[in-house]
Amino acid sequence: MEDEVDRLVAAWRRERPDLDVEPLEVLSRVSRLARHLDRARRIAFAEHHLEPWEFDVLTSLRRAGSPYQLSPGQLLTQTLVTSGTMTNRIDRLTKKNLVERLPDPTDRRGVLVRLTAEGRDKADQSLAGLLAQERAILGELSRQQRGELAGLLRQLTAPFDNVPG
Amino acid sequence: MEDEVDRLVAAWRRERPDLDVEPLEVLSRVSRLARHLDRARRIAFAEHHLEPWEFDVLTSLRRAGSPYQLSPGQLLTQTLVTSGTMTNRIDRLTKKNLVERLPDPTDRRGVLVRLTAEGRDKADQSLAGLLAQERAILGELSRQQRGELAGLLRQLTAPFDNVPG
DNA sequence: TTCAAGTGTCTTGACATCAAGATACCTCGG
DNA sequence: CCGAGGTATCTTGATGTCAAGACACTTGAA
Repeated sequence: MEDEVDRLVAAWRRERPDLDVEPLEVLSRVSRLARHLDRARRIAFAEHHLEPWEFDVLTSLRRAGSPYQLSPGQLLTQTLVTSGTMTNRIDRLTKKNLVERLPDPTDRRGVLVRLTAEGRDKADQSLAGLLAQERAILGELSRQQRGELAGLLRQLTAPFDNVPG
Repeated sequence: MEDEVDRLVAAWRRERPDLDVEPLEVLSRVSRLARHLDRARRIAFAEHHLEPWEFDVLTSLRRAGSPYQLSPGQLLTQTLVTSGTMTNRIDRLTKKNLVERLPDPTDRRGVLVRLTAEGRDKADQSLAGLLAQERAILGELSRQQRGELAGLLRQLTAPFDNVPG
C-alpha cells in the first residue's frame, strides 16, 4: 500500500534527480505519523475532557510511583517541552486540582509537582484508553514486526535521549 | 543502548503490571523522535532564517514541479495542518515574497499558491541542508535497516494517508 | 432551470508554545 | 567563610495553531 511519503519521494526524484532523498523514506514518515497520532489522541482524549498535554504530564507523574511527584525539571526531560511551557502547564493543572505544587525540602530553589487523587484517577483512566487506540493502529503489524520496529526506532532515539542536548 | 522509552515502559510495568503497555514501545518512540527531529530541524533551518513551517510549504510547492503551484487544499493534505493555519501561512509567505496567490481559472472559489523565484531558491537550498542533517541522524542504521524501517512505518502511515479522515 | 447539499477558502477568538532572560538558590575551590 | 559559576524555576512578549463557523461558489438531481 502506497502512502503520502511514497508520492513525496517520487516527486523529488522527478524534480531533483541529482539529490539522494532516501533519508526522507524514514524520517518524513516518522514526522507525519506523529502528526496523525497527535490528531487521533486529541480526538480520543476529548471524550474524557482531557488534552494531550495534560495526559503527558499526568501520566509522567503517575508512573513515577507513589507518592507521584517529580520536579518540573524531571517533567521537562519526559515531555520534551521548554521550561516556560511546563510552568504554564503546571499552573493550569493546579487550577483544575489535578496536581499541586510543593516546596522541595532538599533544595529551596526547587519545587515538587504532585498528583492529586483526582489527577491519579484521570491518568489511570486515560492510559487504558490510549493503549486501546494504539493497539488498533498497530493492528497492521505482527508481534514480531512490532518488536523489530521498536528496536530500529530505539537506535534513532537513544542518541537524543542520552546526550546533554 | 537504552532510551527514555525503555525507562518509561519499565516504570509502567512496575506501576501497572495489569496493563499490556507494549504498544508504547513503538508509538511513544515515534512521537518522541518526531519532537527531537522538530527541534533539530528548527536549529538547522535557523541558519537560513527559515522556520520549519516555511520549509514545509515551500518544498511542497517545489516538488509539485513547474509551474510550482498548488491549491491551499492540496497543501493541507501534504502538511497536515488545518485550513486556518494554512491561510495564515500563505499570508506570511506572501508578505515575504516567497509565494503569491493567484485565482484558480477553473473554480472561482479556488486559489492557487505559486512559488516565486526567490521561494524556489530557498526551497532548493534548504532541502540539501535537511538531507545532510537527516543522513547524520540515520547514520546509526545500515542501508538495509533503513529499508526495513521505512517499510514498517509505511504500514502504519498508509491507513491514515488513504482514508477520507 | 432551480435549489439543496457539498466544497474550498478565509475569519475569528482562544490558547499553547517557544526563546530569552530574570531571579533565587546551591556548590565548591581557595 | 566567601564568591564565582552553575542550576532550577518562573516571567515576559511574540507568535503559530486550532476549532468552529462564515461566505462564496459549484454540483447534481428533479
